[in-house]
Amino acid sequence: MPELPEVDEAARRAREVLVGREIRRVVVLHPSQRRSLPLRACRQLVGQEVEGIARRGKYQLIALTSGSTLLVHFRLNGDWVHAQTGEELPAHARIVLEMVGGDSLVLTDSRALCTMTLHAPGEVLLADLGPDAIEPAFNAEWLAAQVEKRRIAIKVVLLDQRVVAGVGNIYASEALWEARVSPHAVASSLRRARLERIVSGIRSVMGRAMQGAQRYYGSDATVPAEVGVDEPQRFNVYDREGDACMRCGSAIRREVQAGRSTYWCGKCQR
DNA sequence: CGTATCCTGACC
DNA sequence: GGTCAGGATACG
Repeated sequence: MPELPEVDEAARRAREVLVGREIRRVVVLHPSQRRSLPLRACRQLVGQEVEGIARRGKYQLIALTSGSTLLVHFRLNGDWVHAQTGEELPAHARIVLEMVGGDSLVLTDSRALCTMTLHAPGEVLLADLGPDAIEPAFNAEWLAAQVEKRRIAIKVVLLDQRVVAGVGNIYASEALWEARVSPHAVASSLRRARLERIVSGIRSVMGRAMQGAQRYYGSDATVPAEVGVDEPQRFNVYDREGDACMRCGSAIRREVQAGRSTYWCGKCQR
């Protein structure tokens, strides 16, 4: 599940392929992807050069020389794959950005729910998006102001991209475990000390997932063969219903909040 | 505020 | 062969 750390890493790979290069052709392979990227937009993309790629939350903003922006969201399963000239397209290839030179950056997405939209120069994008989860602007002061009037569960608040950009369902559970705060705690009732812990929890969870070198943690965790285990220890609570809490040994619980699975330890998260 | 919707792979 | 997850958005 691409959240901020995974999107950041993907944007880095996309940068290496696209920046300074000209788009030769755009091919949409799945009909549902045309909703966000119609033929008209594909035509406008041809001949444009990529100036740079920025990330805000889980969005990637591909800046083009014309001043327009290609806005990409991976949703649940999106990823970039660099396909060489003449090479067979990867599984679940949905949109192909073919560059002058012949190689392509391919959007892969098994569920075809990704969005890729083209925006005119000067158009204000993502105006409602909150501060990035890993930026200093996301801090306890900001969070306190956001939770003030919200009498809903803190976990649901953390998934609101207007409050903090880049936190998804997995890392919201993980961060609250780190902070020892119950996902069911009413947001407006949380006081400063606990908000500080939540902010730290989000930062540390995101930070750990972003360290690409040794991924023992994160939604795309891999373990080097020499470690000698089959499965990486991915998460502390997520997807661990019934397993022992890594901190206190109590059984991890699961419940659905706002339509999404929440995992937590009922003993050490209050 | 909650719920349906998009979509398909993974699971029973 | 049916159910379900899940981010963002559109609804009631």
